[in-house]
Amino acid sequence: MAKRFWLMKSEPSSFSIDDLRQKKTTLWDGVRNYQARNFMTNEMKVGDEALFYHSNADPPAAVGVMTISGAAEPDPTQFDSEDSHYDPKATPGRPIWYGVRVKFKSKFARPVSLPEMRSHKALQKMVLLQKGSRLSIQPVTEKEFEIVCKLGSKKNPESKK
DNA sequence: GCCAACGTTGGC
DNA sequence: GCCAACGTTGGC
Repeated sequence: MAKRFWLMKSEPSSFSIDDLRQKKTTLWDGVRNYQARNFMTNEMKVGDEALFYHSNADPPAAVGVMTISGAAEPDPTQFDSEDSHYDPKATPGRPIWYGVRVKFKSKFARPVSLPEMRSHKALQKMVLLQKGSRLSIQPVTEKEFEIVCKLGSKKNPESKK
């Protein structure tokens, strides 16, 4: 099956691209939305690539790329009553929430901000840009993925003016 | 099954 | 800090 592309959000105040770069790999935990979970359990494959997106940041932006390195597994934070993601309805025998393992691939030379993506003609259909879209894990097309990566690899996007 | 109330996300 | 949009819960 062909490689697919994703966008995954994290608030940099809790986990940033630099944290991932340092750790190299992490379990993408804390997802508590069924649609986002289903992407991880049903659709993601090891080897897929994802844009790392900083939400609630200034500015919100795509900041790098990671690789899906491990299939979905139960998210341990759902069982931990001390954790803010604790879910009392979940048990180890019947987990509700899952996470995939991700591996750092690259950090962009510069962030590709939300307004920049919004102003880009070829990115208009990105799930991220749709009104009211809050999905923390979402598919992106290969083309969208490539465009964002290309924008992120340029040091001086404004110089072409 | 409907829908009001509530909690959360996330841009601004 | 505000608030629009969304998802979930629970009464009926």
